[in-house]
Amino acid sequence: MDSQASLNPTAAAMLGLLAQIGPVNGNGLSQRADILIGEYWTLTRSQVYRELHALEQRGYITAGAAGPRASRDYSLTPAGAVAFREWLHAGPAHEVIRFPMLLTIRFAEGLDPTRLRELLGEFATGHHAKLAYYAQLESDLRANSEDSFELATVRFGRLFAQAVAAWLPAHPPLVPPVFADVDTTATTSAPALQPGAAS
Amino acid sequence: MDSQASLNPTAAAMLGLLAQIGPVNGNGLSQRADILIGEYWTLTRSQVYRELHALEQRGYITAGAAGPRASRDYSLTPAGAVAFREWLHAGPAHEVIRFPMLLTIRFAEGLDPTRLRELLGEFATGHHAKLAYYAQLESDLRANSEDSFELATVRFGRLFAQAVAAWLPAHPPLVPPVFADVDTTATTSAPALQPGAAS
DNA sequence: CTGGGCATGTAACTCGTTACATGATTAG
DNA sequence: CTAATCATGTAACGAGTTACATGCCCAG
Repeated sequence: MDSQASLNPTAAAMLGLLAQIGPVNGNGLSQRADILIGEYWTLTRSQVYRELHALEQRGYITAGAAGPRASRDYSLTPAGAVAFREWLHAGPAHEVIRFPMLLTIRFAEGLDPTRLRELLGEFATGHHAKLAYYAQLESDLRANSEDSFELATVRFGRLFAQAVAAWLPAHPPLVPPVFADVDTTATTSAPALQPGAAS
Repeated sequence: MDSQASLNPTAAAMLGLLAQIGPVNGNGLSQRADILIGEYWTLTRSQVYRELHALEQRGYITAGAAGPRASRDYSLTPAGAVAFREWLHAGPAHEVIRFPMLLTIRFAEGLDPTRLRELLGEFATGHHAKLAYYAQLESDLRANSEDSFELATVRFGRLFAQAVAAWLPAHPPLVPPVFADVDTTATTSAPALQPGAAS
């Protein structure tokens, strides 16, 4: 009937995960999603439940018997697998970029400079932690390397975090001195980002 | 009454823009937003209208007389300026990161390799164009440099695009040969325009 | 056997998108 | 003067978030 409408990325991600991790209930799926794709695709528990219902109605997944609570383990149907492969083949949707930090910077003219430094400091701290995390994850993956696609996504995360780290200290008037000389290529491995035309 | 609830980033951006570009109607604000902050914050026309109404009710903006059509030019009130400054001071919201391309990559195991190369090729083309655009914009800004905060946001965009460009060719099995040796630091020159998108 | 926390699911609301309606403006 | 197109705004829907409800399970 209305099985026409194509998948949204969130639903597709859920199908992809179900394909890889087998029968699981809503809560479990949500947790696994956080771990497995959370770095580039957020997914709240409520969304998961809603999509599970929708996907079941479309026949893309089926639920087993009820477990404790009203919980049920879902698994992919053949139709679901087809729909998922179609989504994959169609290619990724357009990027939607939203960096709240950049909004703040853009209007920072109206912001007390001290406060601005504080905010940038917090941001920098968080980002250096994230960078370290990615670098670690990446070298772990390289060691046990089984999934080269997962590695590609982690590499992306690391490079992105590195770009942010390179951005932070290089805008002198904005940056708190304590961060101004942090080694941005830090964190174990990580070849330096090419400096490009940066100044 | 409920003027307590604090601003969301979209509403705040609109106040910030109104402060800088003075009285303007919904359509005009939408267009200016695309140009001024569109690189890191998207905003559809419909959102603009809804938020304008909401902001007016909260007393953060006022509308002048009706112009052609039901259009009215809005401007910031003192209360609006205060609310905006509070939002600025509170600091940016948490990042929400969503890269559809990485979802596709993550599950690309189930994707025909030829198709994967095609998709990556399109993506690469779009990104190199974007990189060139940022680089151009950045050097223009440096020349006429008046707003150092705007420059900071553009620099961020350029570094980010550069990181993506660095990521693309370095995952050999994924990348189409024709892009494998593109100079990723090339900023001023760029391949054709047009991000050929599929959704 | 009880009460506090956690696992699981639901409901209600806000935000974002898509599709539409209609008054102005201009080309011919 | 009419029709095509643009400018401006609205309505309806889909996706994302926040707050809540309640059964399960374990410490004491």
